[in-house]
Amino acid sequence: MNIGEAAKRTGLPAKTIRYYEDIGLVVPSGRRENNYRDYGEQDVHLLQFVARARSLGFSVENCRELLSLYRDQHRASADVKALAEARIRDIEQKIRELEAMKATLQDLVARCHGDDRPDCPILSDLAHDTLQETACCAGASEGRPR
Amino acid sequence: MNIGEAAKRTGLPAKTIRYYEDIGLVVPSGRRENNYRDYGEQDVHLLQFVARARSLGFSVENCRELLSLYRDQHRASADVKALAEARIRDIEQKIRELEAMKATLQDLVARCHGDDRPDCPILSDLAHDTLQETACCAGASEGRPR
DNA sequence: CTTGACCTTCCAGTCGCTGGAAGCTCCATC
DNA sequence: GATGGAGCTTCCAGCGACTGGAAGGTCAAG
Repeated sequence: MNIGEAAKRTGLPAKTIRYYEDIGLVVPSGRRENNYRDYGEQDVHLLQFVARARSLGFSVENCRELLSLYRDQHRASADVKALAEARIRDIEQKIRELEAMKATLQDLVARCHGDDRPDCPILSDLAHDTLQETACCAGASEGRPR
Repeated sequence: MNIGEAAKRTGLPAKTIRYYEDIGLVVPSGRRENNYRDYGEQDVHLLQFVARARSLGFSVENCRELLSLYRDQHRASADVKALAEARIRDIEQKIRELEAMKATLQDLVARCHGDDRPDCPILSDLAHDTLQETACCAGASEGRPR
């Protein structure tokens, strides 16, 4: 099948599919006599595999590893599990960072009257608080005037 | 002061400070006779402002807006509040996506025995589940064989 | 006078695509 | 057979927010 059909079947843009070929992630079996890429069921299958892994936040390099484990009949499932667990740890870390940002912003927003007066605790905070080297912004509630 | 000192004071790499000048975000007052950038207290202050806003996840373009609001004596605090609230919504969206990924991965990990046998539910899932067009991967618990 | 730290500029690379230009192929319609 | 439009090809450039490195100028200490 042509790349357009493969795109429809996988939900990936044709551009992305070509890109995956460029970087050697999923390479279609061959070309037709008109030089069009030719995708078989197996290619579509692998592209779907990648699409799903990407949607779970695995990097392209992770996907390469996962694909190679997938193709390896003798892989140990522990290797795959380790990748997934590392990914979970990344996600948890990211969530913690975002929660910290959110808490700070919510605090700032709560203290801002948000009308047409120029006085604004949010700007005051950004201007005066020096940032701690923790997850993001530990205290953030002391917006004292300079 | 030299860029190195400004870097120390703001916690930003000198490279980044030069970059911010390049894109016109924070431009130091002038140069010394030896062509070195010269940063004053106010410059450091603005760089700290940007550093803090960035640490709260505001984009560089957001920072540009925040700086211009900060410099505008007649701004309405509502404008700032709106930016912060939009940022909170972005963060919440991102957190939801990450939570969905995490849940799916945790489910997969739980079902993977993780030993040296090749059989692996994680790979099976990646290989066979087609992804829903929702937040990320709605069901993800039905790894049925094709 | 040399060494080494610090500063300058400029260019390239990161990651994962995405857009666009220029040109070829295919199929349907006139 | 000509024409038009969709779909395919390649290649190059750009996104955001830096980061690394090369090549060279400047400064202070020994």
